[in-house]
Amino acid sequence: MKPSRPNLSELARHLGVSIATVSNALSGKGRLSPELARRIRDAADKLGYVPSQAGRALRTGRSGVLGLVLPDIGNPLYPEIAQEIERVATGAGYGVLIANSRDEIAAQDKAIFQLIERGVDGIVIVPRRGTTVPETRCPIAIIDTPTTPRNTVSADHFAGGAEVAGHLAALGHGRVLLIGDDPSSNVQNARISGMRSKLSGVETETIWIVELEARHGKGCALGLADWRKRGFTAFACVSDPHALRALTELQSAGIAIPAEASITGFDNLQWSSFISPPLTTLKMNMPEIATLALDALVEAIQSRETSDDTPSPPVTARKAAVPMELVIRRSSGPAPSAGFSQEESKHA
Amino acid sequence: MKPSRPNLSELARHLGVSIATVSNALSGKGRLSPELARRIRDAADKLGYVPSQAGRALRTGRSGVLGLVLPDIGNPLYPEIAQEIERVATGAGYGVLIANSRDEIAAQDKAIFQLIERGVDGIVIVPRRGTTVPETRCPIAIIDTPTTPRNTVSADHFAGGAEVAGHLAALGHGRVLLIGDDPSSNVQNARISGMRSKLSGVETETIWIVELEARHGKGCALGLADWRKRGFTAFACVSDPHALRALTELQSAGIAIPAEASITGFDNLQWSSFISPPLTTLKMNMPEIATLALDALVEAIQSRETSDDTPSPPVTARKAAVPMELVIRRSSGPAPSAGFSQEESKHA
DNA sequence: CTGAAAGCGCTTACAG
DNA sequence: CTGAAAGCGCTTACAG
Repeated sequence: MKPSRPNLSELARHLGVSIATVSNALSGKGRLSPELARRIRDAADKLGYVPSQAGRALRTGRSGVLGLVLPDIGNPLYPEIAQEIERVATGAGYGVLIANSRDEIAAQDKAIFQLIERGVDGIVIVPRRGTTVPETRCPIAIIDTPTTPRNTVSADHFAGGAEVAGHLAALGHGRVLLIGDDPSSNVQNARISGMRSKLSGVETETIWIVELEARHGKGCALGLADWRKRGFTAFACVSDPHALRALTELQSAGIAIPAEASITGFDNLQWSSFISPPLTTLKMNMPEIATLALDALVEAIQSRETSDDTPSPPVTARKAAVPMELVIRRSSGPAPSAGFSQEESKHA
Repeated sequence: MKPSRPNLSELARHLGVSIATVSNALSGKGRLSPELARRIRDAADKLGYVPSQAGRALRTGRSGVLGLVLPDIGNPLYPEIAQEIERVATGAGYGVLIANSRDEIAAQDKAIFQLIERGVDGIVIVPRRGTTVPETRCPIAIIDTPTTPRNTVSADHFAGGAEVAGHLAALGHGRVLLIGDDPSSNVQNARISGMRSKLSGVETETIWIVELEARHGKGCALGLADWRKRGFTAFACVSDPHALRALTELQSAGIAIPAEASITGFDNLQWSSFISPPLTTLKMNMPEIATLALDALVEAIQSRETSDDTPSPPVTARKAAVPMELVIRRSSGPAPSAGFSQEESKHA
C-alpha cells in the first residue's frame, strides 16, 4: 500500500523543498547549493526515484526513443547490426524500438509510420532491396550502400569486393565464378562490381541464385561441379551462407577445398571460422557503422528544434563508406596449376 | 509554418466541438451520435491527426511498450524470436523495445532495469544460460525450458531430443555421439536428456565443445573422424551451427554424409535446407511460442491494475511446452551395416 | 539560491 | 448526446 515509487512531488514533499528544485538538482540544470543538490540526489537514490518517461516526453516533446527497421530475417547479419545499434543508442541515452519490414515491400513504409506514431525521435533503417525510403519529417539514417540515394553510412562493399578479388587473382585463379543471390540488391551489386573491378585479366562469369531457383526450385543444386570441370577454380560469393552452400555442394561432389577449388564469402558470420575448412570472408566494421549512423542521426534530431512541416534533410555522416576487413582462412588457396586437378599443382 | 500535425484540441476547435467529444469519438468510448462520430473521424484522418503517445501514457499510466531481452548474439535463432515477438506484439497494439544482455552476466539485470526505467508495461526475456531472472513489479514472461523456474513457455526441447534420437535409432545406428556446446545451458541439457531418453539400447557418448575448446583453443577440430573409426555412425548435435561444424569436418576428412555417417541438428536455421546434404533438424514453432508468451504477458499486465509494491507473480501461459517438428532431410540415413564402410551396406 | 505557476496532450469521471 | 474541468509527471521561464 506504500507509494510503490515516488514521483517528483512526493520526493519534494519528503524533502521539504519545491518540486522545481528537485527537478533542477536531478538534471543539474538550475544553479543550486551543492549540499542541497547532493541531499536531493541521495534521497532520490534511497527512495528509488525513477523519472517518468511519459511526463518528460510530454513536456519536452522528445521520447528518447529511436526506431530500427530491418528487412525480414533471412540475412543472419541483422542481429549484429541490431546489437551494435542498440549498444550505441543506449550509450547515447536512447531506447530502440524495433520494427520489421516483413516480406511485402509496402510493409517497410508501414513500419516507418508505425514507429513515427509511437513517437520515435529518429529512425535507423536498413532498406529492403528494391525499395525507396519515404521522406518524412522524422530524421531517418539509411544504412545500405555508399551509392544509394540519401544513404547515411555503410560498409564499403565495392572496395571489399575488390579486395577478395585481388586476393583470388594473386593466388593465380584464371577463371572465377561470381555467385550472387538477387540482382536487385544494392549491396550485392556493389560487392559484385567491386570483385569484377579487380578481375579484368581473368575470365569471369556471374550466376544469381534466385534466377536458378526460379527455374529449378528452391534449394536446387548450383551445378558447381560442372563449372569446376570447365576450369573455374574460384567461387566468390556475395555472402557467407551462399559460400556455405557452394562449399558443401563441392565437398559433397568430392572436390577438395581449397586444393581443387577456392571459396570466399562475405560478412564473417559466427560459424564461418568453425567450419572445415574455415571460410575466407570479409568482415564489416559494425561498431563503427553503428556509431557513425547514430552520431549523424542524433545530430539531425538535435538540429531539428523547429517543428515546421518540411521533410527532414538527408542524414549525412562524417564518413559514408567504412572499409571492410579481408579475413583470409583456409577455404581459399593457390589455384591448381592445370586448372583441372589439384594434385598436379601440389606435386609440381 | 502551418501546424504540422494537429493535436486533440486543434482538432476540436476546427470541428467546433469539445476536446472530450473528439477523444470519445476516436476511442469509441463515450456514446455519441453516429454522424458526429463519423464526422470527427473523417476530419482526424484528413488532417492527419496522430495521438500523442506521451500524453496518453502520462494519463493512462501505460506506455504500450514491451521490452525484449535477448542474450548476446551468437545464437542465430534470436532473430526469429525477435521477429515473432515483434509481429505478435504489434498485432496486440504494443511496441517492442530491445535490450541486450551482452557478454557479462550482470548485463541481464541491467538491461531489465533499463527497460523498466523506460516505462515498459512488461518484458519478454530469453535468459542467458546460468542466470536467474530477478523478481520485479513489472511482469516478465520467460522463454527458456519447461523446467526452468518461473518459465512461461518454450519449445519442448526434451521431446524434440527424444524425437531425433528415435529417428536415429530407427535407422539402425548403434553408436551415437551427442554433441553439445555448453553444459550450463538449460536448453542444451534438455535436448541432450531428451536424446538420451530414446537411446537406452544404443551406445552413447557426449562431448561438449566448450570443454574441447578450453583445452585446444577456439575452433579446434572435434576429432570426429576418430569417433567414426570407433564405430560411431551418428552425430546428434544440439543446434544447427554445431551440426554444420560436424558435417564439414567429416566431409573434409573424406567421410560421406549420409552414406558413412548421419548428422542431425536443431533449430532449422535458414541455411540448413540449402547445404549439401540438407540437414535433418528440429524446428521450433516460434509463432506459437511468441503468441503464448505474449498472451500470457498481456493478461498479466491487465490484471495488474493495482500499483502496489509486491513483485509480479510468475507469468504463466496456457501451455508451457510447444512441440518441435522433426524435419528429416538427407543428412541422416540408414546406419552403414558393418559400421565401418558404407559401401558394404549399399552392396549388401 | 529557491519556489510558484504554466502547460505539454491526453482520458475520465461528472455535470448538464 | 455533449462539454467543462481535473490531473497524469515533468521542465522551464520567471519572479522573488
